[in-house]
Amino acid sequence: MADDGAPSSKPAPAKPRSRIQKRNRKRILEASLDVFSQHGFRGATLDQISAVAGMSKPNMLYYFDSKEAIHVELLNALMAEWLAPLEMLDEAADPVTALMAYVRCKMEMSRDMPRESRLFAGEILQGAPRMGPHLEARLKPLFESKCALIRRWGEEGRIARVDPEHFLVTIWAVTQHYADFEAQVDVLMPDKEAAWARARAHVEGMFARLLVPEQPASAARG
Amino acid sequence: MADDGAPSSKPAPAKPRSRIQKRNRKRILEASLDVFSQHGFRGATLDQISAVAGMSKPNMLYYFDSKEAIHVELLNALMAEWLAPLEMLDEAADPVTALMAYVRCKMEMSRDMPRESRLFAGEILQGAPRMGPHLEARLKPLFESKCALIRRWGEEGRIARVDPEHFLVTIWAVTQHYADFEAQVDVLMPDKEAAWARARAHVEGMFARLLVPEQPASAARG
DNA sequence: CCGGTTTTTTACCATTTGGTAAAGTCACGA
DNA sequence: TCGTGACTTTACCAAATGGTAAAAAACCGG
Repeated sequence: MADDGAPSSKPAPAKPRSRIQKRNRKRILEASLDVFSQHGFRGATLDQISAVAGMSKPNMLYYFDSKEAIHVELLNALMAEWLAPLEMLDEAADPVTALMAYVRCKMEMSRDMPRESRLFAGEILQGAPRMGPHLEARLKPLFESKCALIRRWGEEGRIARVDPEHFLVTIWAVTQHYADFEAQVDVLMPDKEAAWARARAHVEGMFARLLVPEQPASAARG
Repeated sequence: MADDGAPSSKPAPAKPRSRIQKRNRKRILEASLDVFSQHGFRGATLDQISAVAGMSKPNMLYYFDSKEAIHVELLNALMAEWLAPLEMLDEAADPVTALMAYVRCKMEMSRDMPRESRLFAGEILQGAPRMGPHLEARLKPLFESKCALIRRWGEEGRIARVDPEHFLVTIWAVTQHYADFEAQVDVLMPDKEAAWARARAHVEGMFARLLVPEQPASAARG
């Protein structure tokens, strides 16, 4: 019943300490991110990961109990990173500004952390077998609270009335698409530089347009 | 050297004929769709597939030369199915109506063919290793032609001015998200029935709003 | 430099996996 | 009814895979 501050391990719950441990665990997680994000859990092999990490397979298993342990650790770290921007959606801020900042942040994350995005996408695509509980326990409450906030903003007329749940989901869909479907986007728009610039403009323009309250007066109805 | 009636592949491109062949190939492809869409190519196993198909593994390999051959056949069929709705975007139709019909169609496909959507998503997620050429040869020309069409519509003022490339990509992102991230959506909105209805309303409303030209009169001119 | 601890390597397993060989079994026309 | 070719099963295999044991090497405070 006593809390152990560590992920989970039978004997020693202690987090890694030595410098070497930190360095090597990081290297392993880096390599794992590469491989897991590209092949999924079952498709990835320890040999591949160890090759990318420049480390022997048994040595990797000295730092992590199993393939699954590596994957779990990756997903745990990822979940925190992934939720952070949403947590920053604040009551105090100007609604449109806050939401647009969120959109911009998600776009930047897609550009700067495509592997993380793909790791997450792959896990969900496969039915979230290892992340279902996390989604339920951490994402869902946050999601509901932020949806309530957005709904309130809509009722107060500070943003256009949108379906908060599906509006948020749409932000995720659009922004993460540029990371998750990068292979396709690259084929269709080979000039990456230009494509990104236009993607940003298009996405921000689109959500801005959706958020600005229609008309202070009546007019459009139906 | 003469063609043997068997379903072997190298020499004779002949399609399967016998009734049994058709039935069993279909059963295999059905099962493969289940398994490949859930685990990706490398993560799926022939044993799994054969179990789902209710057929012995060697018997499956009587109908398909290899695991890869099954996957390729699936992807080929999928690509055609996937391109069809886009191909129907017609010059003749009313632009807004046509585009909204496309959006609606894609939403229905996400609901009715989630496995296909996920198979596609998984392949792209992994860098399109087996579909890159197809994307280049079939999707890209279609994409470019339809983008040109949309751009023309924008220039003629028949729809709002949008970035055609990213507008199309956005449609894909949003609609396919409901299939590909179903596991997540289900957690966040457990009432599937209601979630789908609201998803449809939100998505159609959103794109409708984006498409309607700003002001019927002049105003926007650039 | 020493002795214990941490880290890394070498040599292995047991199981799983994609795939094959060959011996049946079935369907059906002559 | 029988023969022939299409279909199916049984029995395998070599390679790959996740993981272990234990020896060897590197590290480090004293």
